[in-house]
Amino acid sequence: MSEQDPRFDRAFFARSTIKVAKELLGALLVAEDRWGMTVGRIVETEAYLGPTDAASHAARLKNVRAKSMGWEPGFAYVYRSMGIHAMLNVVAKPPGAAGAVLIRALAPVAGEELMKERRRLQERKQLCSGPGKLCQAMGITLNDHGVDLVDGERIWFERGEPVKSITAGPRIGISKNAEQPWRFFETGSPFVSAHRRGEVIVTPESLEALR
DNA sequence: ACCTGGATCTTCT
DNA sequence: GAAGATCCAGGTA
Repeated sequence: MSEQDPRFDRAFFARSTIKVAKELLGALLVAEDRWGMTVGRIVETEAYLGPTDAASHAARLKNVRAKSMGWEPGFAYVYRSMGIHAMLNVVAKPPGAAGAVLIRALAPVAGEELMKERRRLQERKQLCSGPGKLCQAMGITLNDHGVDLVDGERIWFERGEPVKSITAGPRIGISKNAEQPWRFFETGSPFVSAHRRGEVIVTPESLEALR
């Protein structure tokens, strides 16, 4: 990885899903289409592991497991939740494993007017403070399922100012394997989607415990 | 074929 | 705080 290239390379995503989930905090998510460009700073992610993680689609959905197991790291896994909302994941896993990182919230950086139009909202904090919201704000749909986020020209990640402090807590809206603290967000950010009991600031010591 | 359960968001009260 | 919108994949038959 060179210092010059703002984009993350394939190897960045070919590592532990949990590590990637934490290190994506502070990075920029960029989406471009004919309407313009939108950019957000990632402030919240969740890690979903392979078949051993009961909350993961990899454990429940046969097609998805087959696909995401075969996918190279750095590709987009987009699915529809609750019939309405699109969810953006990036495949992130060591070779031979399964896993993906759900992008849950962004702080708007550029293209705010376009975001406001798409969201039909003016409040900055509401534009991307949730996985469904940010997909709507950036124009990400099921059509983006399977696109390459490393070499693609539609959606990609760039390095950003690293976050100063990470808080970890239980993932949102799941019932199975809910006790795992695999949701990560920038401590104190006003753009995160929600708060739950059991959130703890990640210290260097507890960081080790998370793998 | 039919039923069910969601990795959600908005709009009420 | 509660419920409705809305759809897909998996399981069961």
